[in-house]
Amino acid sequence: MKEGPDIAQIGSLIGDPARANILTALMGGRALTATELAAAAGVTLQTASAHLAKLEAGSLLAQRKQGRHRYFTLADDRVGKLLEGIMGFAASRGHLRHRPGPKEPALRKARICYDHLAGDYGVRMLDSLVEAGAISVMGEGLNLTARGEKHLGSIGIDVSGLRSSRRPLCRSCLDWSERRAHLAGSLGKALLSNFFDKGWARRTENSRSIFFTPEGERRFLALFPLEIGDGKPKPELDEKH
Amino acid sequence: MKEGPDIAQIGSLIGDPARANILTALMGGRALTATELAAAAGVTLQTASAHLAKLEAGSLLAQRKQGRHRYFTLADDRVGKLLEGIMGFAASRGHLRHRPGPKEPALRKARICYDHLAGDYGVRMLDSLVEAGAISVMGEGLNLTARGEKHLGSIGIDVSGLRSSRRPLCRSCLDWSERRAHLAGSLGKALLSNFFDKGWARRTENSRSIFFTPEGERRFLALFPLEIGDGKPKPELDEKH
DNA sequence: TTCATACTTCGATCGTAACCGAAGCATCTC
DNA sequence: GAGATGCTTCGGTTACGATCGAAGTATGAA
Repeated sequence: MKEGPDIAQIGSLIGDPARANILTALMGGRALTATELAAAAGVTLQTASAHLAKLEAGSLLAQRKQGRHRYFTLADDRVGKLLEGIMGFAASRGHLRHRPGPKEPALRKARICYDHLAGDYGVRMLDSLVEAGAISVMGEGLNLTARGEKHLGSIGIDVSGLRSSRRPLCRSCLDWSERRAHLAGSLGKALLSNFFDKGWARRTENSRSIFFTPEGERRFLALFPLEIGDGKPKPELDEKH
Repeated sequence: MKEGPDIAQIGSLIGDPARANILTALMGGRALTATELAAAAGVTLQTASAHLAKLEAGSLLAQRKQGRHRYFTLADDRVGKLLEGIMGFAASRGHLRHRPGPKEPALRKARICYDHLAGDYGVRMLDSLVEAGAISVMGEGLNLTARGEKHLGSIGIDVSGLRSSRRPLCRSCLDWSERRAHLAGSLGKALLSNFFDKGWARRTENSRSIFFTPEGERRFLALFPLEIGDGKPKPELDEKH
């Protein structure tokens, strides 16, 4: 026995509620201080400090000192991907948090998933891009078509610049609320940044939910139309796999 | 706070060493009894029984009574995929088990990854199929070409039958030992079964490693040749993503 | 220098869960 | 039926780790 990688170690890192809260908070994509994370986790600063040290030792987190602050982020996007995967799995088993809370609807509508758009709007965006022939679905993989590259260029996305990154351009990410795929990867990130830059949407303070302005919402829906009202189109990478 | 799915619950399920051992043992794909799993985990039967109950309550495991035995398996292939993902992540962080042990080389050469071939041989097989134009790589997705379907048909794989399954035909799975992709999905499963059926290889008793007969090894290597000795070809879905 | 803020380290407490021995239940064999 | 095997339940012990108060360190501001 004792074969293979030590999954127990990283399991136990994620398995503590306080640490899980910290990681979930950092899935929001911004760097947060120890104090902020302590509040997010619902523990005192000392306790959070101990948790943060463990998470860093386990290389799930990276920290950056800035003056007397210590900003923590997820170590890299692989951590984000791992957490996405676990969240998707947990949601598929119905392991949701017990109290849905008032923020739940906003989260389901639009939220940040590490660095890209998720929730109802994220799913809609991918569906629309697929319908428009901008992205082709191939098994589990997504690919930007020439047509899509041109289309996104007209919105202001520099695709060739993104290609030079080591991250893949398109990735599908399973949405825990919608249980369907949305667009991740550097393109997913670029699109969300684009919305922020244009002032269509902004982050909310203490939540992963994303707030769209009325104008931004109108524009977003116009830019990513759907053929049928909400007829659950193609890429269902979730149920079957 | 308290947003989203409860990742702490499944983290803590995986986070206990005994349970992690049980899950790892079940990644071997066969159904195992409580007694066997207790031995694999290195705990007594009573303790294992408690762990198994928890894992089943968390819907990671399924059990099937057969006479006075209770056979446990992973609940479905989503669990396998989840564990694969965590293993790949853990390996990428260097969180390997401390004592490499004597079985390690065999594991690295060829092992079963839930239901398909992994390790050096698994990576070679995919590389070879890609080189031969049987499988095309597209971002993170893999796709079987018409040529590949024909080729595999000649080996005795009924591709059209596999297509009817709800599982995707091709999936790439990150190898924790090689840190490169190998072939998963229903096709990966079918290929491994094919090797077993032909008597090229067989499972080993208490390990996930796969033993190739000399004849089987020869045939396997001939069937999946590589251009350059081991020049680390295309699909590196691991580092960048 | 002095004070405040941000965070870490130390030390002690406490709760939970992993663990095993023993007993109990179920199923098969003879 | 009697006995063996496979597994679960119960009860008690133990150990680990999460927690926080208090004290210590580092950085910035006044």
